Amino acid sequence: MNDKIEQLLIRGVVEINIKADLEKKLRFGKKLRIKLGIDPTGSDLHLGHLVALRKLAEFQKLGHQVVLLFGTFTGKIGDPTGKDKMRQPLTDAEINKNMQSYLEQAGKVLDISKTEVVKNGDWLAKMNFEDILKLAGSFTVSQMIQRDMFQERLKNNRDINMVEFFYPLMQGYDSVAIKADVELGGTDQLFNLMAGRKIQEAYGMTPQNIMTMSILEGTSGVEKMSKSLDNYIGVMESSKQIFGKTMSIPDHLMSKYFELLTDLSRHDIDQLLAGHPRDAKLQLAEEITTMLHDEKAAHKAREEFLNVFAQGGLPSDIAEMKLAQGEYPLLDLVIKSELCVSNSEARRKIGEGAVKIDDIKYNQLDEPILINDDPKVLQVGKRKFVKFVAE
RNA sequence: GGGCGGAUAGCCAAGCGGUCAACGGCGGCAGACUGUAAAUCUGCUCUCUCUGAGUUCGGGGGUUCGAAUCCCUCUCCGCCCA
Repeated sequence: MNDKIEQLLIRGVVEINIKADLEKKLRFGKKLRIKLGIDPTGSDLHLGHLVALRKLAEFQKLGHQVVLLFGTFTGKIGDPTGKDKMRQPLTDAEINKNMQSYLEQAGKVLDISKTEVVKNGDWLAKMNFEDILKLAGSFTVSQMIQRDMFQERLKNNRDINMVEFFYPLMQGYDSVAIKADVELGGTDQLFNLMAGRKIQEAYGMTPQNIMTMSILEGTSGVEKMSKSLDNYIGVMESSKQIFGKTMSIPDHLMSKYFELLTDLSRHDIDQLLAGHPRDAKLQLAEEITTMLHDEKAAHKAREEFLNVFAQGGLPSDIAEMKLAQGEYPLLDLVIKSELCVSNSEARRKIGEGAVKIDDIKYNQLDEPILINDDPKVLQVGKRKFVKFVAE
């Protein structure tokens, strides 16, 4: 089983603090408590979240106790990482709803029945001012502002709210509360994870080991995957969307996606990447779709993709729209189709030559189109379709 | 508490009385090219009943024939002094 431990310590991992220490514990077969925190601020997980969740699942499969921590309290404040604004406070009802949804989604890679699920509101909400002072006492201001994010903001004359200093303190205290042996997070979490070590020590505990995971870039290939940048592949999306979005990632990301999101061995990955990039990407898309749906759905998505994009065929599930028989100016049809966000955009798209009817390009706004018993397929751009049928 | 500076479209950022729907960059969309991409080239990127019109430059009020640009006030932010 040694190779599994090695795999655990290497794959997708950027840094372990302290590696030798963690490896020793693992080799001795000690059952460890592994913490991963999630702020239940939205309701959707994407592939970026799965990187750490998959690592958590790896620990779980080796028999360790996995603890999924929901930041029900910290979620009200927001991690300063990558943000320049504080979060809108969420209501308890929203938080609960998000938690349920997250659990269901995490279940795609994790065995929830064996997972300990906790909320930090259970202890953080009960602390009194004395407790808080004790906690705050474990850090100095200069240690706190060492954090890259704070440095950045100071440099750019941006505000830092006092409350934000408490975020790492609270996250660190969570590790005390749940007696974490190991905490996972993205590389951008390094500071908060280290705070956990420091605070555990201040509370007389053995500091946790921390493991930072590679950050997954989004579909456009430059910035990290995030919902607000709209470059994400959502865990709950349809097999068709997951497949298509995976196919649209830049080639150079394939290796990383394979490593972080599939179980293929390095050897197999290298072999795939040595072949035709398109085939490698098809394989990647199929693996990821299988993980989030099943093999059958993945296979179907692949067929569909090849048909629509490689052969220029039509998707099998075009939305239908009923219209009274008769002639319509092209612009009217495009507006009615709701494939454009505004009428102005509809005009532009026609002018750009992005509009086709039954695969024939038209660029006159007033081009008359006859709607009769023959259904007409309107296409805007590469991937938006509507089928018009006469009533 | 006092002084100074700032708030411009999704983001960054120019403009500082008319020619401003507002330079430029990023991002996004479309077309060409492709392997589905990337890179590259081209066009577009507030709305509408679209060769014209309407609404935008933190909020409100004012000056002016005319304001993103000047004045007053409010809100928010940063810096410096206490």
